[in-house]
Amino acid sequence: MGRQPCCVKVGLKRGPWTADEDTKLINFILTNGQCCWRAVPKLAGLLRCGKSCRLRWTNYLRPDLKGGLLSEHEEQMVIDLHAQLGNRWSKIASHLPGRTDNEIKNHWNTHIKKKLRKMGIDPLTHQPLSTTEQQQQQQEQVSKAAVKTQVLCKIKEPETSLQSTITEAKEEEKSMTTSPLFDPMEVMNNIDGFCTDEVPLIEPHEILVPCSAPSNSSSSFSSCDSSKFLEELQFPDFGWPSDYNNSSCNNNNLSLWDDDFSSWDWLINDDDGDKKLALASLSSPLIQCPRMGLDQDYEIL
DNA sequence: AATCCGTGCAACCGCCACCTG
DNA sequence: TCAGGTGGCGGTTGCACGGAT
Repeated sequence: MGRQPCCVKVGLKRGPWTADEDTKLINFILTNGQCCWRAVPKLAGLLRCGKSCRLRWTNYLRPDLKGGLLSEHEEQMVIDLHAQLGNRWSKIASHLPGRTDNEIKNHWNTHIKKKLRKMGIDPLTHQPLSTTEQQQQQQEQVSKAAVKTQVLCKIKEPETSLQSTITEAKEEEKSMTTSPLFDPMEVMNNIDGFCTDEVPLIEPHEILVPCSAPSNSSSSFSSCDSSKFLEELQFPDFGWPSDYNNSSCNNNNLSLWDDDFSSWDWLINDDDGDKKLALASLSSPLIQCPRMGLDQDYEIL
């Protein structure tokens, strides 16, 4: 007897998510938390399978996602981790806060692979591409020792510089992973010179303003208009990541850390890319945002 | 202006591991 | 121990978009 599919597919919607569906899912998750994905669509009033809901949430709607392109440092981490772990994208993603396995996988396939090939590195083996050619040459031209020596000399150079780069990244990674507790803020401090010491205090009104429900909650924003919808939904000033359905945009205005809704912290970047941080805790009252489905308030730390 | 083509990414599919009864 | 259910993971696909012709 074959396994039952994860969902009854008849009558279920597929394809791109609409803003309306996103709203339902967000509200449901924020209200009820993540549990039993199979039941989520039914309870949230969605004609989707649970798997689809989980993917949409983890890859796109989760507020702690960074969005935008991977930084140089993140790319290097991905390359290094891929060298160690292979295509275990979820493991790789676990080392990069705010990034999803899908995001990293896509970035690897579309950017990093090409980049490495351009650099003469085999993305699969992380060895110089010319090494393979060299081996073939060695097999085919055993007798041409003199020529081979010349080839080896040419190949050795890039390999050395590459390996030193990888070694540096590995050292960096080691120092991060060997710390007893993985601290996302520590990572952020290491990324692009970002330092929490530079974080200005932000007044509550600068982060969140009292939210009112969108005038037309049933209005159906297209997938591409989701950012507008979310701006209206919660964050008139800062909004969700402005690339909320447009990953080519790098202006990340807001992201959250920690899947635990009871302790989410807000991380805010400004438009010029300089990371500025403001942390808010859900634990003490200052600002309300009922549209988030959280009747809790925020305090600027 | 129309068409073609390459690229990037969201979403889907199928498999696997783990859990539970 | 085993079968079924569920969540998670990695590979793949299909579509939207932008640039080239």
